[in-house]
Amino acid sequence: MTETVDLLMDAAESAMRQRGYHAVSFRELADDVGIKSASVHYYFPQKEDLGLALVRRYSAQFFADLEVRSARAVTPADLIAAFCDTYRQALIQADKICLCGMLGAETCGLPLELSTAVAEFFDANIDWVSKALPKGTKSSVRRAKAEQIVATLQGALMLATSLRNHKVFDRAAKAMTLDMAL
Amino acid sequence: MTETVDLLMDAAESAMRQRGYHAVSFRELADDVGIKSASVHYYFPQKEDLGLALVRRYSAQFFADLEVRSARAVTPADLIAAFCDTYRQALIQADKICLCGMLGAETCGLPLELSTAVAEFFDANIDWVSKALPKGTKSSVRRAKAEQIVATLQGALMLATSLRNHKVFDRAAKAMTLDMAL
DNA sequence: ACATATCTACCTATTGATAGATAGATATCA
DNA sequence: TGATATCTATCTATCAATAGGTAGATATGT
Repeated sequence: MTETVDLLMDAAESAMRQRGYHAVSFRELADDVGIKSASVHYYFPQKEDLGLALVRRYSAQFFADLEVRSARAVTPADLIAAFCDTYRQALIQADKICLCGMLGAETCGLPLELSTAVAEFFDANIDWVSKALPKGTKSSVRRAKAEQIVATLQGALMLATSLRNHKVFDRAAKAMTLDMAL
Repeated sequence: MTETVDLLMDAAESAMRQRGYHAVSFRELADDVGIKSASVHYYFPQKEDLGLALVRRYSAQFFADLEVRSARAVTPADLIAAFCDTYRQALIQADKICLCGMLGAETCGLPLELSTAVAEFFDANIDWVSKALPKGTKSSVRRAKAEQIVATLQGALMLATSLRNHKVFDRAAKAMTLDMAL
């Protein structure tokens, strides 16, 4: 039996990934779960608390998925492919962009602690990719390439959602990996 | 003397590019311009009308800028560089992401006509880049590469804003063009 | 006199948030 | 064991603030 708090977070993540932080209300989430909006404040005193919990859960889940997908990868090409697949899963399974992609766009309108948590997700993304790239490459180049990869995947999620065509993501990701020639 | 409607659109574009569609109110825009919120409805009966006007103006301005920047470009490399520069300007001059990048992320929470206008901006972006790429390349490959380029630039705007570091955009764009080897 | 632009005043709906109550489970201790 | 106390999860009711939007008066300039 799923706990109320989990149902609330599921509803909130789904809504925020579709419409953004400011377009999600406590009442809507309460209705989704079948409780009153005041009860949502029992779990998340303020909206920012909910946002933080969501980003932390999302980030943990993302890196857990990434570990699974990259477990048997050894070459840089395989590791980057695993990273792209983890992003792809976010789009295909949920038909939504990345939670942090949405909140990252809204950065300037978010409470500071929340936008910081989102930035940390991206830092961790870039770090992971940077370490996956060929060891011989200069670290500043690896960093730039990692930023390029994360940017491309985030942008591709947004673009595919706006154009309502998942293939846009697949083509952009494929074109990127072909260019990279790892 | 700048017209009220232009001041309103400037304030609205700035606010929406920072915080998103739903975090912008008529009252706030009215205050910025020094009129009452009811008067905003004189120019934009509904919020959707404002959003549409903003996207149309933004798109027109973007392609006008792009024409200027690409006027003397002939090689694919120069044309793509002009495209990247036009994106870069959006970030550097205004310290904000692209209006359509923000609204594209919020697609599922927007009135249909508005999300359609945003998608048309991206279609036009992809078309332009596709035509700028080397003529010899197969058109399906050009399309995929164009989607990759637009995705990378949009993602890089978001990433640089979230990480509060413009150099992230520059490095990602540079890494992309180096990979492309046009 | 007319069109343009802005105002005052208001409406209804919704927002995030709080106060205080309650029923039932759980822990503590004589 | 039984009484007392505390905790968990929810409720009802309400708040001040803000949202988008409207009607109708008023000013301004041709």
